[in-house]
Amino acid sequence: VTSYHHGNLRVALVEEAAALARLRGPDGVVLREVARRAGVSHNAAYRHFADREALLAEVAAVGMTRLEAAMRRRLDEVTEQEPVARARARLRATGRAYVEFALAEPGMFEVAFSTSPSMADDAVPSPGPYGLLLNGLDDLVTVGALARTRHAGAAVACWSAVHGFAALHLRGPLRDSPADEREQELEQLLDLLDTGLS
Amino acid sequence: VTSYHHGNLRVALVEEAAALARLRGPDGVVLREVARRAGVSHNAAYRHFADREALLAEVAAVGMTRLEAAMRRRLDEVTEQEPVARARARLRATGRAYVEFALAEPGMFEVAFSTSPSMADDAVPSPGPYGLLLNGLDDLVTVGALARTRHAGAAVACWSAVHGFAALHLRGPLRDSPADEREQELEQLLDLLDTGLS
DNA sequence: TGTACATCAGTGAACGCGCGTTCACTGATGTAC
DNA sequence: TGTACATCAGTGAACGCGCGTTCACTGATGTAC
Repeated sequence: VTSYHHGNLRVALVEEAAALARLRGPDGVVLREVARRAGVSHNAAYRHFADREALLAEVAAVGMTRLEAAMRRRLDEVTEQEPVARARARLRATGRAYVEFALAEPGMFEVAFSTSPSMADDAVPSPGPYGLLLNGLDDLVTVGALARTRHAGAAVACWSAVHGFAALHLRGPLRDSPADEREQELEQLLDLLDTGLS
Repeated sequence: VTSYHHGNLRVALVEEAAALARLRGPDGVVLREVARRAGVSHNAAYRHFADREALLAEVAAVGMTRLEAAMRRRLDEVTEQEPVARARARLRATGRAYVEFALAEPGMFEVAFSTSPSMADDAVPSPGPYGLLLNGLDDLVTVGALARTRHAGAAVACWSAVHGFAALHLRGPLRDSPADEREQELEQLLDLLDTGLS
């Protein structure tokens, strides 16, 4: 399509912006560059987004969706049948997927959390990554492996642990730790959460 | 001192930069502004620092020192005498101090980790915040409350948990969660680590 | 004690950067009649 | 089916931003003799 009117520019812009996010992180999502890649003048974007911030927010949503998808993929790989073991395995898969996504897609991960909406604003979206974690903990409660009263605290604790692990290894002081060490430490982190919950 | 030569400019620049870091975070440490505040032309700084990055690194070190001091303060408040309970209480104090510092001094905390040296570069500094955590875990081992083999993994796990908690509440999706909720969740996080370790 | 001179620590003007955003515009589209 | 015109989606030039950094310089300091 080489007409004057692009026809699908909004979608194209988000796609190009996401590609940039993936490659270079939040600061890499440069409005002029996005437009360039979409083959359009640098301010055509203003027809579709109020400003750069609005575009970035859209990309953040894409990032969240991809993270969620990665988590779902891992969840589906759990074959364990015994209910308690299954619930625990699924929670573990959730955490592992979170960290692996962050390390495999650092740009996307950072963008997803750079402009991410405050949890206080809109309850739980769609359900999103956090929703999946809550589901996992629900299952643990259902199966009798977690006291209902500890549900909320457990959610924040688990999230903190995997998020921190990702942050320290992504840009933090542990960024140079070798892959095998990292893997071992991730296992131990998940172990600690697992035993800490029961 | 109003002479042509400042006499103590390097120190003054680091102080002003630290003040800016405290107020406005990493991006707030603007070379020209730092010089302005020190009452000096904007490129006098180049006599003392190779570039902005070098100045920022110095400020990051200051931040680490302050974090460490905050942790030590909390450690000294632990009065428990029974060895096992004492070791556990001290570890908990360490974690709590980490999070409280991050939330009380977001700018400093962010700067400290924005340019922080990779752990791989120089073993353990001075001993620094991470060193204090390692000490705490050492004590737990000494006292028989933690298997020596789990020491390394426990360190990364604890650090991840408190770091993630701080990150999520600082700029992340939990940034708007009310103080009392936050406090409860922090307690539960520390509980989880405590039980997870033993 | 004085003087010459190397060295150090500051100054002020200038550059280039690439961006986000705004302005006034023009080409394309679709609907009313 | 044709035409008029409002509306929509794009264009291209321009602005201002404030910075980090470099350049050639000048004022102050201290040491050798």
